[in-house]
Amino acid sequence: MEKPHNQHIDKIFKAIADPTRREIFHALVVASVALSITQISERYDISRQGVTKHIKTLQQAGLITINAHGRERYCLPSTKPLKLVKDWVNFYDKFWDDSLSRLGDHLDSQT
Amino acid sequence: MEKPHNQHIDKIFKAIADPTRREIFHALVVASVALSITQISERYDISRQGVTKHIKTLQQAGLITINAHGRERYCLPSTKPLKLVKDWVNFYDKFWDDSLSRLGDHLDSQT
DNA sequence: GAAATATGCAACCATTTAGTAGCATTTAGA
DNA sequence: TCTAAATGCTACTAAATGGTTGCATATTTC
Repeated sequence: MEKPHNQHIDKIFKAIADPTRREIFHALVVASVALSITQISERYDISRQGVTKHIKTLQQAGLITINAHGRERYCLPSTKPLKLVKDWVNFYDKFWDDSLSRLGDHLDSQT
Repeated sequence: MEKPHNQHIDKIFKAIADPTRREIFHALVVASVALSITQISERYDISRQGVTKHIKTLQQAGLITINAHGRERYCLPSTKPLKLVKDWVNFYDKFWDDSLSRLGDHLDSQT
């Protein structure tokens, strides 16, 4: 029913929906130094422009910030937006499967 | 790099990436009884077939199971797959933003 | 200053996606 | 039994997505 849904969380969920983006984000987090776009693209089979697009999506979700340094642009990850994902998931802790399956108890046949 | 990535978690992340699907899942979880596909579609502006597609995506992610009862098919949510999302998010607890921002400390200029 | 490097931007392409409508099938009910 | 309801299946469409290439621009470096 048309909840005025959160713009930001949509972008976060979208950003982490792609496995390549999750990989890039992961690589940035565990890296010991900031990585430039070229350095990131060297790690994957996709082109530099492909990486740039993913970076942009991650940036829009707030999952990375860009640190320009001369002609290079270093990507710094931010785990802060993941708090919203965590909150979203944690909401469902109250509903464990055993209780949910009782929702169908008034039905007799199953498939 | 070609990590042999987890098929299941990809489907889960994809399923929860869409705001409408998150709404449907949410509605199913908080509902006091199991809902049929028609009952679900009545709650949204999209068509029954549109809902059916979303249901299928959620089902493939393991986030709902179908409980057939006569000509009706009741949808039961399952929060179990969310454990994988939770684990994914929790991994990043070790990396708080304050520490991550130091990754760029060797750079002098910023934007 | 010239060449090489890092990047952005724009156009393009194939596939997927979210949504639709039409029709067939199964089940419930009068 | 005839009809209405719940659903599946099969196109179909428009838009988004993930990817590409080519070219322009800015910055280093020699």
